Amino acid sequence: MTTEVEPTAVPEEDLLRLDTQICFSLHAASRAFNSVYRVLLKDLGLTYPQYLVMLVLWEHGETPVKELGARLRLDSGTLSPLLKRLEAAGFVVRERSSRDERSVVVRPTAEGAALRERAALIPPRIMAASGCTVDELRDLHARLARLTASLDAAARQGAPDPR
Amino acid sequence: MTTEVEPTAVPEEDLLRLDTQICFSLHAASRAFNSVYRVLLKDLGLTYPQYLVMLVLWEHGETPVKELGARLRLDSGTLSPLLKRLEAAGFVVRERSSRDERSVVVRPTAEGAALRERAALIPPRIMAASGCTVDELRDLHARLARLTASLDAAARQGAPDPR
DNA sequence: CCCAATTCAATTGTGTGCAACCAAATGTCC
DNA sequence: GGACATTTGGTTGCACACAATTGAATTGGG
Repeated sequence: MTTEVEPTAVPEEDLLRLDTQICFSLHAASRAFNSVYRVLLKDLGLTYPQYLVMLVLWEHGETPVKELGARLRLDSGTLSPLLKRLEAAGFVVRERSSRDERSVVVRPTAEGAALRERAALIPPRIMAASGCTVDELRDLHARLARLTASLDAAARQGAPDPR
Repeated sequence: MTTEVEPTAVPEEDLLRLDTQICFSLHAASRAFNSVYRVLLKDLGLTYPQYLVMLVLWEHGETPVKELGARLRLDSGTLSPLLKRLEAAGFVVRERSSRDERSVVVRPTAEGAALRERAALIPPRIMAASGCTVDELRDLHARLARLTASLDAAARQGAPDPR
């Protein structure tokens, strides 16, 4: 039918199964992490994606929505309601930039900034829960970053999908 | 990178940053995979979680909802609407077990079973998009499985009523 | 046999994640 | 100056993911 690919000496059945398990294990690991975070972040009143936003703000200070989206790879459809919830919780404020009225700048409030100290207690627990050494995690991070870069590139190329 | 602040003992700052990047990279990789799958599965009319369900059905035939949840680590709150959509699409049928009226058995239809052949074209593309060798993926899978097991164990121990 | 605990799926509510569309502000060309 | 495309954030609709609750069916104890 379509283009014939010439993979290695691995039978297609195995490829399908291996591939399945890879993607599934990634999916599962992500949810397992999320689950552990959920418990630890509950005290702070944050979800994991909200925690990611706060990490950016703690490190860089006020940040435009555009840049938050670029750093976290999230679009406005995800960020807008998320930021509204963070603002409703009193952790951030949103203001339109005076220089460019299209841009909205997100800034941590005093309460949001204060959260940082309590959040600092979380990483050691996550490390412990992961049962990995620092080196293992560092290596895993590098692999995942490369994998994501490849997938992103493939998605950008393969997306226009001629049919 | 190269943000060496304190050459002394492993500072909490570094732990926080490393930890952040690990979890974030996992999160990002999972979404990147999902994005590639979204494009490839669009032709089949499946989402990635629906594809996971079909994989189980293709391999094991009719399966109770309970077992689907166990295999995919999803609860009824996620599976019920998902299976309803699969049924509405004509890929599966759901029937209450005659022996235990509480249990619902999910079975692929002829149309759902036929989908398997078209789905077999996907894994090679995913492999290519990942830019990884089989060995790399195998190793990654093993690491992620161990990581998930650790996280699950930690969640089960730390979750119930911390008081 | 009856009642209580348990099991199993469905439902409800909240929070992402993303595609598609929209409106306002800005930039660019004539 | 005016028509145009582009940038930027917001909104809507759909689909997970999960906690908590509900309700029906089964099981076990008396």
